[in-house]
Amino acid sequence: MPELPEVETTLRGVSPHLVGRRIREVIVRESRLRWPIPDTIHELEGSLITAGNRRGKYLLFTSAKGTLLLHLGMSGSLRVTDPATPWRKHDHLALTTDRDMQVRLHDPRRFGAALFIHGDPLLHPLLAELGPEPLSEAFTAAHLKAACRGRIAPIKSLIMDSHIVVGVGNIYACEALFMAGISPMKAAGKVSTPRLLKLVQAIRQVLAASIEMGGTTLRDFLNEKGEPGYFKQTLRVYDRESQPCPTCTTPIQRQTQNNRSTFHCPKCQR
DNA sequence: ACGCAGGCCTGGGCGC
DNA sequence: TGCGCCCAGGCCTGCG
Repeated sequence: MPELPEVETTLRGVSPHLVGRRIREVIVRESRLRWPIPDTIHELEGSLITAGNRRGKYLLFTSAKGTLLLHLGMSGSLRVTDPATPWRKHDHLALTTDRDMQVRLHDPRRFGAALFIHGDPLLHPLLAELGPEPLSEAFTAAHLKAACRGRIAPIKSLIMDSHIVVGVGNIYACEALFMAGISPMKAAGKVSTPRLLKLVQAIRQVLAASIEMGGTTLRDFLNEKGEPGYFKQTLRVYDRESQPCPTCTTPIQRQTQNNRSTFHCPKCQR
C-alpha cells in the first residue's frame, strides 16, 4: 500500500502524538508480522520518544533505549486513537503515551514490520544499503545514470529498487515514467542522459505533489485520523487500463512486469 | 552480479 | 449466496 508519500503523511500525522511523549505501555496483540515483533520492544515502556524520522518507507522513532522501526508493508496504517476505542480486527500493536493516547498499527496482510533496534539504526541491515532519498539533493541524474549503466533490466524495475532510490513504489514508478515519457519496459542502460534527468525531476515532482495531497488512497490507505489521501484523482496512468491517455487519448495499457502491474501509454512513452 | 519468480497474508471484486 | 479465482501501495529469498 504505502509508498513514500503515504509513509511521510503517516509520519507527519503521528509525530506530534509520539515525539516528546513518554511511552507508558506497549501492547502487542499479534506479533506475527513479516518478522516477529521482538520482546525487546517493551524496552520502550517508560522511555521518552525524542525524534520521529523516515528513511525510505521505514518509520523510525528514537528513544534512549533504542529505535522503534515500523514498516507498513502493503496494507499497514497507523491510527491515533483514544485507548478506550474498541480494537479493530488487524490492530496488531499499540503504543500508549503519557497523554493517554494510543498509536495503533493496523495491517490486515501483515507484510509490515515492527522492530526494536539497539545502536545506530542506519547501520541495521534493512537500512544500511538503501539508496538516496528521492527528495534529497543526493538523488541526481548522475547517480541514476551510474546505477543504470549496463543494466538490461527495465527502467521501471530500477527505480523501484530501494538500493538505487528509496520510496518509489508501483504507483509512482508508473506515474513518473509517464511524466518523463519513458516506456517502463525500456532497458535501463539504454535510456539517454537527458531523459534520465527528466525522470529524476518527474520522480521528485510526483512524490512532492502527492505528499501535498496527503498521499494516494487506492483501496485502504488512511492517515492517522482515518482520512484518505487525495492524490488518486491526480493519477494519470496507474489503475487506468483502457482509459484514454490524458495527453493523446490512446488507451492506457496494463501489462505485467516482475509480477507487478505496469500501466503506460504506448504512444507517449518510448 | 543480475534478473526474475515465488512467497508471505487477508480481503474485495468478479464470474459462474 | 457461495465458491473459486484474480488482484492489491512491499520486499526478502533463492533460483538459474
